[in-house]
Amino acid sequence: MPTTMKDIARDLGVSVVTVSKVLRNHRDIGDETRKRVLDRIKELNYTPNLAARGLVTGKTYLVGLVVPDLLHPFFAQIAKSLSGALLKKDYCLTILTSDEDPELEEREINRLLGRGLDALIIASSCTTSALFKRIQKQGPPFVLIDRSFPDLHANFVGVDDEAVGILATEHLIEVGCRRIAHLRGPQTSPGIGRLKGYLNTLAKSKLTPLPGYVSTQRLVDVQSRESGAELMRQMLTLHPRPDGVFCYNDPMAIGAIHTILDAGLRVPEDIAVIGSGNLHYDTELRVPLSSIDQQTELIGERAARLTLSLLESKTRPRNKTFILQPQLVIRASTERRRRMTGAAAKSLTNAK
Amino acid sequence: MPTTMKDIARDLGVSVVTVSKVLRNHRDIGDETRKRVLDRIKELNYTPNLAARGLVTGKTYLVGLVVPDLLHPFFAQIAKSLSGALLKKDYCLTILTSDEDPELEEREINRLLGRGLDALIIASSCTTSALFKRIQKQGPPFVLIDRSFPDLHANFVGVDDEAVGILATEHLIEVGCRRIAHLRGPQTSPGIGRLKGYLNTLAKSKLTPLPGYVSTQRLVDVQSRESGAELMRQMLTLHPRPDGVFCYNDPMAIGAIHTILDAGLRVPEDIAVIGSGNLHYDTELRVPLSSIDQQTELIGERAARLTLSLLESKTRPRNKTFILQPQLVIRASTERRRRMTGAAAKSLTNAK
DNA sequence: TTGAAAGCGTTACCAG
DNA sequence: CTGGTAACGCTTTCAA
Repeated sequence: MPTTMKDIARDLGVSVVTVSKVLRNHRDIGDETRKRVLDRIKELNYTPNLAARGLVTGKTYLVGLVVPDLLHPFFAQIAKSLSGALLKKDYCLTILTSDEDPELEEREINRLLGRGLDALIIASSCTTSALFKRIQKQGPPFVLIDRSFPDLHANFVGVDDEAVGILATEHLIEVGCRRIAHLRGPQTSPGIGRLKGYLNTLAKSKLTPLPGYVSTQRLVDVQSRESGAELMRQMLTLHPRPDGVFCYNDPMAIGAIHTILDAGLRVPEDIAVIGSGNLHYDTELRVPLSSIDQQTELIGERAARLTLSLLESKTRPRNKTFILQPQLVIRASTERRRRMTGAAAKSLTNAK
Repeated sequence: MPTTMKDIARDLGVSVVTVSKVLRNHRDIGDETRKRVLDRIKELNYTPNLAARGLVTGKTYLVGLVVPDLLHPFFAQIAKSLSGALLKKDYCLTILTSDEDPELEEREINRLLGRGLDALIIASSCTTSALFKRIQKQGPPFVLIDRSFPDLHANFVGVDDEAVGILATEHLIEVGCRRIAHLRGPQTSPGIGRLKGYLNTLAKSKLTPLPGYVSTQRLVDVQSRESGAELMRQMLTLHPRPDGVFCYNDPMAIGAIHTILDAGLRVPEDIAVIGSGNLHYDTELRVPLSSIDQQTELIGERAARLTLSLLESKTRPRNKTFILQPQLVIRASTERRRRMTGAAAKSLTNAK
């Protein structure tokens, strides 16, 4: 049986309340008494029973994190930062994987809600905000990461996804691509935002994606790499085939490159490829992968800070949004000379 | 305010105890009463307050997992399986990263213990079993994964690490390597076991590692890849230099390959490289990496089953050990013709 | 500055 | 089969 406050109180001839107050740095306790209690706590290696405390205060000291896939380094990194930061303040982080499946995600979140959490952090796979509107009405405070909802005003930390699409597409244009395709992501904000950035950039450059240049797949399977490979296979059947591909994420890009090389084509000479995520192993790939960095570490940190502020504030603070700026990272998969001047390119490819 | 048993009891004109019993499938409850209670529970979407329950039963419905690095796909995969399996039984999994640092690990485990967990799952970075002996004396049941202690009888799920070393080394010999080096891992059981398998296999083939052929680094940094690159740099200064390298894990192997290629040498022609872990992206690397598969999924599953059995059994069951057999996966990094016959090789390299 | 009493939501133990 | 009572370890409130 572990030590309780009662033991300490009895030992020292003070009341349980006194011990409790010392523990929480309540100030109306005599220095003498405080010291004695503190000493005894150290001696017995006492730690308060959080279940009991929670029963009174309504807190569980448990925070939930729901991500589409813990195997993806982006989410693993965020999980790691969050768990470390929260533990310092005595909160435990429980991590669940939704497998990019909105229904599974909702079931898991409901389970967590039933358990009673102090806060929730979610990279949601849902395509609508209904679930989160419900949680806002009756549920713990939460922070969305990576994925947001246009019709939901909520705490959010993520990257500017339209900028991701713009950076990637501008870069492909810059290195001389004119027939630029996009392997798109799911119908969540990053997928939609990156597509938008792609389309807008093309439009600005007076380029038009030919039919079939935007993949029609709606949901990225958990197996992004395979889905990238498969989608690329379809792209290669097009005439003319693309000379540049912007992929929703790095695993898809890796799959795409695999297909391209298998078909006997070269990357980047025949087709340049760029992804997003800037995975730690991008440098070590068959063709080192150009990518858009999403500031993963910063997202983790900010999300942790934001969550802690929700946890510690008595009143529910107003929602905050942090949109980080992505950065272009150039590697071999797009490193090629421009092959034609702007004018030549225009005349060649703009014929719709 | 969430619904409580009291609400249900009042609504139905029964006692709280009755509701409680229905909830836990206690059998001495009339069918009629049971149905009414169940219906009302559904209606109100009632879920029991686990903190309150835990206060009485001593259970927290929380399970802890401590791993060296959540970013490593091996541990991420295990975390994912465990979290899914446990949630089904209403246990939450909280995941902590020790960064391969025994002191940090101990601090984190102590914190978890203070919080009160129902079980603990650990891939420990500790080099001694002291901490776990303490937990066995006064702590929750636990399962060690991936890393065990020779002087500790405990629940364990992992791979046969000596077999890992044997498979890798035998394979290098098989493809014609005669000067085989080893980038060793930390002083934990996998590091020690793989080294042993390596040494024994060499001995059996009457080969001897030349001085410097076993790296002296004691601890693998979290940045395994960089440490592999660095260690390989040192190996390349040796005369004669190795013609085959068995690396403790795949990230180290990736780093090693990086160094070798940078030095203008070829893999596998000049130096064959094999790792361990069989990461999902091994196929997509600059040089697709031969590796020893550690049966990650199976480890996760078994660990989950074992943990659940500890959780559900009233008495503490006796310790169980599951040692899985690793498997050789051959890819380009070791795919070369034998370059000499056994006899020729022997006469050449066995001159100590 | 201290402490007594009440109560948080649940389960264990017995009596009826 | 049902339910009253006590208890789990802690915090809150308020009186001393």
